[in-house]
Amino acid sequence: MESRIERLCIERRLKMTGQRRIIARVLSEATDHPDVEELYRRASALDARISIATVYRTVRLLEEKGILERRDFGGGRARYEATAHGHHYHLIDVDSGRVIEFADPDLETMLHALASRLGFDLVSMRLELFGRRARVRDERASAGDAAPPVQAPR
Amino acid sequence: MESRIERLCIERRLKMTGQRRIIARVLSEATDHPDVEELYRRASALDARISIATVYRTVRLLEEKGILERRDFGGGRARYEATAHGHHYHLIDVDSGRVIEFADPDLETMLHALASRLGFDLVSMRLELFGRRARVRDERASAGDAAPPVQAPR
DNA sequence: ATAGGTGCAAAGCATTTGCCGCGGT
DNA sequence: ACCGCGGCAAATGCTTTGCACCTAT
Repeated sequence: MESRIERLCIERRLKMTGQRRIIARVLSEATDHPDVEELYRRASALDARISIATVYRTVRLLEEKGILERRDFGGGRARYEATAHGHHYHLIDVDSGRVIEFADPDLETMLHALASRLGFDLVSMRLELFGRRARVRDERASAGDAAPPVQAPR
Repeated sequence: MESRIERLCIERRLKMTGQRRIIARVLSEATDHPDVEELYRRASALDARISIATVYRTVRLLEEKGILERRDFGGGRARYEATAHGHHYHLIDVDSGRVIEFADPDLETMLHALASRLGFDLVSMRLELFGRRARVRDERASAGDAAPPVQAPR
């Protein structure tokens, strides 16, 4: 009954209002990386008396509390996902906008080594790969991550 | 007399106005990663009759032409640098805001391999490391392959 | 009871754009 | 001469905030 994220909120003693409960549920059920407007849409479908300002405020709060992570895949809007247990990275399909998650311990190691070679302790990083499906056999991308195609940085 | 970037503009047959010449010069002389406001400040110092809208338009044009690259180091404003010959990445010192550039062919290789393992051709990527100066014990005096052009804190 | 949350609309920021006179080529 | 450019201010698009009311604890 209680969503995973609601539980996390309670642990951190956040006041659980109706709106937050809804938003927590939407977030808990998301398997993609929705932006605020999309979260607002989904939350509104469950309970119409939520304003987008509240979504912004909630998402910000949860990020500060470490429950959510903000992503920037280009396109000017922040996108969110629940903090995962393992580190992972994102590859964005530039044609479909779809986001593929992947982990790679070797990469992790390499980046830490790299930073330390430069005289730094790695605090955090931002890594996004932009790719195009390698020629396989015509395969239509069906809206995995409801997002328009993305323009990759040069 | 003619700045490096002005030359590139001429090669691409861009109309060289007084404003563009100034902006091209500012960009040619920059060794850091200025944002638009900073570019505007520097350009204004050379010639006061430049508007910030022109800086935005020019920077955008030059990016489309492949002469400039847009970066996002967080903080909400885009930052720019002249397109370099070799690929390089950025490490941001979280305490000072300083940006350290570095190259790493192994990393390059690894990322391409990674994408292709996922079934994608790597089109581009975004990678920024955020680090804190390490408390050193075994100082391998001034990091091996790093190019240390640096920029002022925000 | 009361600290903090919410809705609404207005404000903020970085960036873009419409209009129109001006300046390269 | 022509087409594109630059200045200005207004418009955008995402996000934050001030204010007055409301609600979990």
